[in-house]
Amino acid sequence: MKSQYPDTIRLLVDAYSRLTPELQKAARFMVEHPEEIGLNSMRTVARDADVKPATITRLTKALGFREYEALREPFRQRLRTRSPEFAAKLQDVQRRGKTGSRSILSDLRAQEIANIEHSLSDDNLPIMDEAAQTMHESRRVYVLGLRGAHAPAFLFHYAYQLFQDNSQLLDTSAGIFADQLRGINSEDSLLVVSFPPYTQLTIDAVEYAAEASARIIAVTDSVVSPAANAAAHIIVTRNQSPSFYHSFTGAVGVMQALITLLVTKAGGDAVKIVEEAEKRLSRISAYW
Amino acid sequence: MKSQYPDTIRLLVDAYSRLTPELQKAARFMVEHPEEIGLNSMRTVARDADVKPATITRLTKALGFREYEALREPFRQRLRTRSPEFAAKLQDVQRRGKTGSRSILSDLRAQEIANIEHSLSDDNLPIMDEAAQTMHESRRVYVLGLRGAHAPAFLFHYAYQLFQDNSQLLDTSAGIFADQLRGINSEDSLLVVSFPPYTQLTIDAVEYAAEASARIIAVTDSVVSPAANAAAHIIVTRNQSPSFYHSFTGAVGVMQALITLLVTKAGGDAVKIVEEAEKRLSRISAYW
DNA sequence: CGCGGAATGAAACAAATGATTCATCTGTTG
DNA sequence: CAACAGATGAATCATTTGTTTCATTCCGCG
Repeated sequence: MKSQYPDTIRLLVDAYSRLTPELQKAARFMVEHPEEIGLNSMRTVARDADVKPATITRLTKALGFREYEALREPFRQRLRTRSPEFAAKLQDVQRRGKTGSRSILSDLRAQEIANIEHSLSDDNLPIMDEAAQTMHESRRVYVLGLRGAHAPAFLFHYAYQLFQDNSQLLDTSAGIFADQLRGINSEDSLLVVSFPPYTQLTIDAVEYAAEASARIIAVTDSVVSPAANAAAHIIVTRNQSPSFYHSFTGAVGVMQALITLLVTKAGGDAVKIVEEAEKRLSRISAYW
Repeated sequence: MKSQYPDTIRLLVDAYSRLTPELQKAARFMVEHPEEIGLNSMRTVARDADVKPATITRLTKALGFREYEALREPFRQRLRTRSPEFAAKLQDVQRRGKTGSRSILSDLRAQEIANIEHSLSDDNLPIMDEAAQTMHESRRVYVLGLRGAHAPAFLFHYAYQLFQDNSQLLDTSAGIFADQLRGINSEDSLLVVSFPPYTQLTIDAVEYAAEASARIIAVTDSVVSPAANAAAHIIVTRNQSPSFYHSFTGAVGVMQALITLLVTKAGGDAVKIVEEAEKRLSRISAYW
């Protein structure tokens, strides 16, 4: 008995674009909450995914399974084969839940830790490494992140520009957005950061870059995100938050991981270059 | 909502000797196959344990649970929450064997988690709460972060501006930096993010704000940082990184914590305001 | 031997599950 | 606008689930 969980996920992702909206909603929930599929009944899954039970049945048929149980089995198998060891670190953190704002904050801390753990997960490590390799081989690295995603995008660009001079941060100021991408071609790569609600401008830019055959690295919330549509490398980051706005901590962590990898690939000199650059850029405070 | 899987196992083990033979068989199976409890139906468990369904029901009652579902829940919860922790542990093992980029990345992950834990530590929680209160009571909130610190500063400003309109992000573009602070006074607060090497411009701005009696919230690396000199609230974030550049993950986490607190203080309407704002700001992609 | 009480198993039940059917809705095409 | 096909949802069905009830078995003691 071989574990076909990855195949099932791939099936879900590959079929995604051919599915109807309701089926997509169900498929997306499955990709994003794989544990719940193994743990709960079909009706419960349907309820949590905000979908009718019949939709789940239709999805199983649409994917080519004979019955729901066949679709569910890989998810269940995956949960079975995990390490029997139990570590309660996360729950310990959660357990400290106090009252009022302290409770919210400790909740937030637990979620941020989980965000980092998932964003820098084992699954993502090789993807990030390949993505870094792609960027390393690129003539030019375009960086795109609008609205909230500007923060991680900027951070990447700033750190990158300290040791390489072939990056360009796309911004919307002065309406020159489209012009900035004009020269992009297959030798270039585009690092795009995008989260729901996806900005139309971002999606348009990604499609433009894809048509120009540029390599796309997408940092986003799901493999079926529109920003990941034509991406060569999809880095999925968890972004849960107890607050109204999703967290960018995971995305920032990914950016810093990419920078770290790129510095390594750039060679040992890069570190010295960087140190010099930062010192040159600022007068160190007299305090230090 | 606390998860008591260890307690449940202990309960099973402790009660074991007092149970009747059939109940023991069931209890033993549960202890030895905890995953199956969370994954399968009661009847399936009974079949696998070679026991009648009624025996399982009797066991749940014998252990003091009201219904089977109550006994099953801890087992299920465990399968849900264990995955990230397990991933980290597995990676630690792998780290010793592998070389190169994977080792660096797992290093980075461990450090980022530590950064979050320290930045959102119990010591910092009350400070952040007070800082949020100060900002909440301010007429105007100035936000300052230059170079790398621009990322967390921008993130704060962007999220804040979604539900409040009294913030100003200080930037250096077009040489109008000094002008932007001109009107600051004792009713205002300045949220400043700064890390070594401290930018002189940042320190100057903080001193200017301090002379104007503005309340200063400093997010920085040390209580003796020049940026914290005149600060009313000092939020120390850890920023370690295996790379050349220090991490901003902790600072981003603090920013998001402050936003969370400020939304709470702003009242329940804020959430709706935000949702509307985001929708207005962007056309949702046709994909969704 | 047989009686009593507990342990066990078989049967029965309502509630739920997964699947199917059919009616309605939606959006497209001519 | 009409007409059609596909997508969706409501209703329904047989099956499975967790639980309870009741009959049977087991075993120690007189």
